[in-house]
Amino acid sequence: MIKVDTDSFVPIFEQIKQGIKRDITSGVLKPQQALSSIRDLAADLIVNPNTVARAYRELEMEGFIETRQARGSLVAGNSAALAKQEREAILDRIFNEAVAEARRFYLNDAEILRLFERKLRAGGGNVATGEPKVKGDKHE
Amino acid sequence: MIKVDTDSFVPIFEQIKQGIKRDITSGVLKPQQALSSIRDLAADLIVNPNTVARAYRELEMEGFIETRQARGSLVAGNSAALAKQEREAILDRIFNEAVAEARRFYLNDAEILRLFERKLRAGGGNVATGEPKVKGDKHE
Amino acid sequence: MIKVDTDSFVPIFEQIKQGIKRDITSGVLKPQQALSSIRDLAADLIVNPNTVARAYRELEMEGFIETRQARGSLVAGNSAALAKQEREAILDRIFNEAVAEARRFYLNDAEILRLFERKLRAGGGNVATGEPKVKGDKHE
Amino acid sequence: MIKVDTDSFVPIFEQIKQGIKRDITSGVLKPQQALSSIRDLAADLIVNPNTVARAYRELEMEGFIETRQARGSLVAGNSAALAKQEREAILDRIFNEAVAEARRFYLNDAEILRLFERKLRAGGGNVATGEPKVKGDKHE
DNA sequence: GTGGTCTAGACCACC
DNA sequence: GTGGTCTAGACCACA
Repeated sequence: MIKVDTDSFVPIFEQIKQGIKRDITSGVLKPQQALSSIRDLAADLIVNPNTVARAYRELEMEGFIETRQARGSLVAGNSAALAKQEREAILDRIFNEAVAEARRFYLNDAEILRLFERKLRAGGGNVATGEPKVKGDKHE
Repeated sequence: MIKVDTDSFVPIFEQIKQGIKRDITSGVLKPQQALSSIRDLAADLIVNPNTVARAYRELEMEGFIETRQARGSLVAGNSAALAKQEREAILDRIFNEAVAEARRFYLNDAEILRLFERKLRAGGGNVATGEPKVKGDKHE
Repeated sequence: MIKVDTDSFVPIFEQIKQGIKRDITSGVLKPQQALSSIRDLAADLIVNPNTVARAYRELEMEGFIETRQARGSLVAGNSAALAKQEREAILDRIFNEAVAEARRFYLNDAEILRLFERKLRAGGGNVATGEPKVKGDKHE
Repeated sequence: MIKVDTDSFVPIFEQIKQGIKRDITSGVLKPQQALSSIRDLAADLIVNPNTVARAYRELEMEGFIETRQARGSLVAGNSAALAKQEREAILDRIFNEAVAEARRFYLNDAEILRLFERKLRAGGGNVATGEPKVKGDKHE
């Protein structure tokens, strides 16, 4: 389920791209599986169809999806390799950022690990909950 | 040392704000310490002075810095309280995001922790290195 | 043998029209000769029958073919005159484009001729080979 | 000088892309040279700015141009390599098509060469003149 | 002034 | 119904 945050600096079309990429990389969307039609997804997200169209177009250019005239779009058959790459890139990036941020505060590795572990056990990042964004605090 | 990424979706003035906030919260900049002049920082970052001016203006509105005519800007005396808040908010957010992202890939807590630990030991988050951003693949 | 390129900007029905015109002008299809049935050709090209039907309809309007109820379509008896026209138009156009394109790169006539000759001897234009189209780099 | 043909099957944004690529590959536009602003070019071509913007955006994604916020776009510094590739790809494609078309009419190599040579000497493809498009005869 | 994104709404090609 | 392109016009971020 893709969520659009209009307060984010990240353009809507990019959020949609990332959302679909994530669903592909995480296996929610499987190769050859049909995607929502542009119009449907636009209606879902309460967003202009052109915006979704741009996301789809760029995803196709990057090889994640295929689209056939008048028959909609589907996950690319060879998306598996890309998915693996993407998945590693995402995890690498996000973990790296977390460590970098913590190091900036002069925490040593043990402290960082302890904090992270506590967060993890506390159920942090629960997908069901989502991350409660603070309005007006646009970090990404 | 602030770094500006012109390929990021985050506006430059916001990147500068975050950079200065980080330096304050991490203690690199201490209360009453003078900040670079607007034009110096602009020259440093190869950025328009207006952009730096906007960052400073907003930081002042948020209480992080103070600006005195002819004396330039300096870190607010009462920045300590803000810094603590900010520091916790940043760590909470970034760790939460990391966990959330990992959970999206259906990793269980043990796996997440193992990956994070490996990253940490591998020297992850080295600010000097950074991640070479690929244009058109912007994540924040 | 008609080939359909779904990545081309040229609509499929137009590609089919051009393919049949080419077969008529080149003599592969002779006056009064029967064409494939709409549904056969559609099955062959893995294309919607409506698309083939449209190509046939327009070819009939342009006088290249005739359609008789229940007897299917056949090459028009008077297609010879049209074929000659068409053939010259095609050659003129394609050679003109080739020369124009080469001139745009400031090649002089001798160089152009040399390049063309090399291509010719190298077996250029082998229809079987074709040029592997790259999606998103569509030239026609 | 880019020309837009609204009767072509090739989308306007693609015609603009090709026109700029051609100017880069032919040396009319040199590395680091500034391009027309989106709005100016749009006014020139009597086309919507969004259409030009899309052309520029894709050219940037392909590495032909660079664009800096609020400072316009310029030919990429490393466009030379791309230009060479592109130039060869264009010539290869166009010559190949010409030969293929001629072969379809069962002309042998000598005949093809003779026709091509005649066209060349007759001043075919004169860039100054342009190619007189036949209205409604959409071939590309 | 620049480019970037988004919306709203139209028309087309194809199934 | 599908996606694709285009227009018109708005607003924002940045120089």
